[in-house]
Amino acid sequence: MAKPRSDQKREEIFQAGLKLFAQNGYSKTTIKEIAKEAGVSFGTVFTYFETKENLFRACVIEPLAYFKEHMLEVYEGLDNLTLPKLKELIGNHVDLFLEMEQELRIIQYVIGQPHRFSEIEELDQFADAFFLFIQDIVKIGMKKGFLPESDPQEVGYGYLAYLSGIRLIFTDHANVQLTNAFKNQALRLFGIGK
Amino acid sequence: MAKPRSDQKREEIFQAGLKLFAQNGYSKTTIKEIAKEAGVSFGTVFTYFETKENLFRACVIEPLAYFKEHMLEVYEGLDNLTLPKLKELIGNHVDLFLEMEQELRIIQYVIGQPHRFSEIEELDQFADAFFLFIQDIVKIGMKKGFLPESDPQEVGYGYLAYLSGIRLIFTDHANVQLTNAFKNQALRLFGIGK
Amino acid sequence: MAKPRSDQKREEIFQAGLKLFAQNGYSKTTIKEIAKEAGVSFGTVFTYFETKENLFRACVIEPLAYFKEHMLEVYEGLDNLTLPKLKELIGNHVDLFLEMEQELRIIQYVIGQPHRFSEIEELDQFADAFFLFIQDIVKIGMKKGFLPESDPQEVGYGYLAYLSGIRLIFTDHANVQLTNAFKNQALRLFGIGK
Amino acid sequence: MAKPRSDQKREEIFQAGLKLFAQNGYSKTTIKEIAKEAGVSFGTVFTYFETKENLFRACVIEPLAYFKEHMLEVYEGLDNLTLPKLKELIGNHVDLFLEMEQELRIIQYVIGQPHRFSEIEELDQFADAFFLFIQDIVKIGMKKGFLPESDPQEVGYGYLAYLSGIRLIFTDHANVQLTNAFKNQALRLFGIGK
DNA sequence: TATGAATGAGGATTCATTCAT
DNA sequence: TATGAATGAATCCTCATTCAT
Repeated sequence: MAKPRSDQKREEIFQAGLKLFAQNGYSKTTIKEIAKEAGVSFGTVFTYFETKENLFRACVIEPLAYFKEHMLEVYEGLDNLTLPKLKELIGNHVDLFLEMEQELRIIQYVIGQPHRFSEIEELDQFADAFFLFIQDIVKIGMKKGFLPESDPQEVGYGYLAYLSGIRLIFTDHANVQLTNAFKNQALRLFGIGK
Repeated sequence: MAKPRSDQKREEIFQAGLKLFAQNGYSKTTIKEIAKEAGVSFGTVFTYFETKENLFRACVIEPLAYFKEHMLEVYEGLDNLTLPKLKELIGNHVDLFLEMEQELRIIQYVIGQPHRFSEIEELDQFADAFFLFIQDIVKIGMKKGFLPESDPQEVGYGYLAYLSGIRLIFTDHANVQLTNAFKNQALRLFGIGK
Repeated sequence: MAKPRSDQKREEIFQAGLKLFAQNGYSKTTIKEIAKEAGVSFGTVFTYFETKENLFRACVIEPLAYFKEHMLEVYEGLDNLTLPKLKELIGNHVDLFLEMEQELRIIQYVIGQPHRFSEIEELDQFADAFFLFIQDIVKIGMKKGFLPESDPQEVGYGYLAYLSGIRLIFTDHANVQLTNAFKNQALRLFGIGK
Repeated sequence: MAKPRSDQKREEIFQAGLKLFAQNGYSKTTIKEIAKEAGVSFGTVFTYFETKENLFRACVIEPLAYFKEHMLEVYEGLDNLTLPKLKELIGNHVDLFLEMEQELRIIQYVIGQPHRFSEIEELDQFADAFFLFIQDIVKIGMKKGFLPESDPQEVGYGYLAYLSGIRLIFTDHANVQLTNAFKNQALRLFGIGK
């Protein structure tokens, strides 16, 4: 059986797609390049992904699952939220957005061309869920008194935009100083200082 | 909007390119489509823009000039900045980002693929200039006392990311409520409330 | 205007398609070969025929129109049919089948793979019409007394099969002797001798 | 039907090839489809037939052997031919042509593209032999007086064309009525009625 | 012997660009 | 200057064949 090798090859092709789609966009990326980057032959790409579009789709959808899991995660439930936990959560969000460079670049590519990619629907669903999640946090924070008076919707919109933007702007890999800057500014969107 | 232009055909082709490049990206947009959208014949596009790439370049660079002008603009100079004027400036920034949908979509397309487009340099220069501009504002605001203690760099980074993000996230045309939300959250990044 | 040239080019491509599809079948014929045979460049084929399939379709359908016209033609109407006129008609049929070598070869290719080509419907319609036409002739011939007692349906089936077969069997260009042989045998299917 | 064959897998692959080549032609038929139809794995096809072309060749040549045997067969020798025996022979011919649908479809595919398949030579040899066989029959029939004055060559050509045509025209399975029609018309080519 | 993953040559099609009118 | 036919490079995808298991 050649199956154990298969899974590895699929992953290599997937990673190559992730890298090149992120770097050059969908149309400019060729299967030939992906094959070369993955260290496989041209035809092998089609063994694992029926079409170029399917590979791209996978590069959008599969990271999204990981993303969902980590963005909406609060230890011990929302009801036990405290200010330190919120700060940690925000820190994790910023880290995640700065880490997942390629995946987010592809997602932005899709968002930027909503007419063109049907995957946009899954992205919208995620954005909606995240938006509600943030609103809940703001409400709880206000109720518990560790967040100032705020409009939960406004914070939700603003925070989502902000996170999206930090990945957009900086093309080089993030450094510690920058990361801290982003975390501090994120806190301000919730009305809290350092 | 951009430059005053005697030749109307050039402008129509330019606008068609702006629209379609924003909608579908560089590679997916064809000259034929642009010609159709502009209401000119196929070959005429090449009369006004030597190559497809040149047209795209124009769609990136020309709006940037307008953009620079309006983003870095403070009436009566930075030294006379006051809190109301800052609020107005921030309001203008948000409005501008929400208005210039197509232009910013193209710019984001370029930013998202820095290896691919040399225009990125001009964009970087603009980002740098804007970044410094915001830092200066923060410094003056703190000195004059209408801004709280802040790290000017952090505010600069955060604000730029934030503005970029608000254009990225919302694909439909902005409404008043959303606009206000974005403006209010922008103030928070400067450490000031409503 | 380049239109006058256009029509000629289209015809050249069409003829090249006719020849090569007839010679090698649909799949084995490449656009490259057609272009070469037509003396045009590769891309020009697509200027005149959107796809390879469209070109093939044209090679099936367009000759069929000519074919219909000449196969179902009786001067002065069926009611005035006489034995000499019938003999002439049969002679014309045989001539037509022997002349239209390429066109019929393509039609046979389609008939041989009815699941594959939707054009088969038009062919079936023609076959039906021709079948009825022959039956009418037999009925009139019997009524007028210049044809012996026959089953019109049987003659129709047999004659249609026969005509189809004479094109199938002989790959080289027909000679006079062969042509006469086929005409004489065709008469026998109607129950009449030389 | 063809040869007795010890290896059942070979036979299944062969039959699958026969069916699919007949249905879709050479190029459109894939090894994968043949494997699926035969119920074997992809690679197994190559165990029994070195190449796709070899399998196709087998699908042309092997039925031809059976065909030869049954088409040229006269019980008790040509010298003892009588009218009833001739009628029986013609009936057998028609039956055989109507029965061997797939095999004949492939053969017609080859005949239709003589430049493309070298197997055409074997087919030509068979056609020549059959042609002579029919001529001999006509000569004997005339000598013995049960056939009218005819040109043996003409009958040979016509009869061969006719048989070929009956297979070509009717795509659905033959019924009794149609079969009888074809047999009756075949007799007419020999100058004899029902 | 049976399998099916890997390979890459070959083909249809797209589309930027050229250029004759 | 405006047009759109002509060109062919570039790309996705198919599929026969090979070969390791």
